[in-house]
Amino acid sequence: MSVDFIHTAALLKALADPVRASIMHILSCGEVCVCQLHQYFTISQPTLSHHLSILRKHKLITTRKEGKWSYHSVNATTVKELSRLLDEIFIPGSECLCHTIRQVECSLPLRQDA
Amino acid sequence: MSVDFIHTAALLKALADPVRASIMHILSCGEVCVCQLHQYFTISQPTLSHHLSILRKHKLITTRKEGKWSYHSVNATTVKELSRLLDEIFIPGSECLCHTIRQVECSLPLRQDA
DNA sequence: CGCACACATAGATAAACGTCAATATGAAGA
DNA sequence: TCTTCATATTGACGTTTATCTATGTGTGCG
Repeated sequence: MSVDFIHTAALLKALADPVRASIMHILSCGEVCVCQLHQYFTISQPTLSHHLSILRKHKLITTRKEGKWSYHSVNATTVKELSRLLDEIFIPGSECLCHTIRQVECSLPLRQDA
Repeated sequence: MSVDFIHTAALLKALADPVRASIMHILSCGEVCVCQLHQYFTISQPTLSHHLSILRKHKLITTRKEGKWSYHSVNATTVKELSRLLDEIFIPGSECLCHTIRQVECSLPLRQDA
């Protein structure tokens, strides 16, 4: 059970950190190199690198290397997928799990008015 | 820094769990009582109760008690706020942090084409 | 009252996470 | 080649998280 949302939860978790959410926000206007991100945050360089690697692992960002520098930018495809996954959670549909759930007997009938 | 996204990250983290995402999905069609949720998942009753309390703490759900039973439903206000917070991350705007970031000197000029 | 049921709370535990200092890698310049 | 700079990797450490068992709380029923 709850298998369907493992991927959704993993992607959300990748974003569910103040530093990583900030990074995504900063990158939303275009690519930025690590050294500039580093100067903005108060965290150490390895910590920032770690956060970037998590975002990269979940394909939320892509990295372009140019000489010594690394430029990071938002991966729009994954961002769109995230949006779709959120709709999957919140927008009720015919395939919703609730239909199975509601057939299970509880001791009281469920109200349908909510 | 990155203070602005602390609340956003906390709300995302509340949702960033397979069980909790599933609960939100099931609740999206209307209120359901705990005993029915419990029969769906393979986790223990205290664990489910714990997940529900996290969702409640972050106002993602509301609880209505009726006799011995607890009925849970989605708090649409918070879901809308979550959507707004995600837009705040991903939709570039004039107040974006990147404008401050980009003024910091890196050793190379930044490209604006990404 | 006394018991059973639905759910919450407390406490313990193992795994995951965020962070840092130290070190490695790899590219550019002297 | 040697050094410096930008970034990644490693390894350690304290905190948080998800889970369980055991227990508490409150409701309804006989």
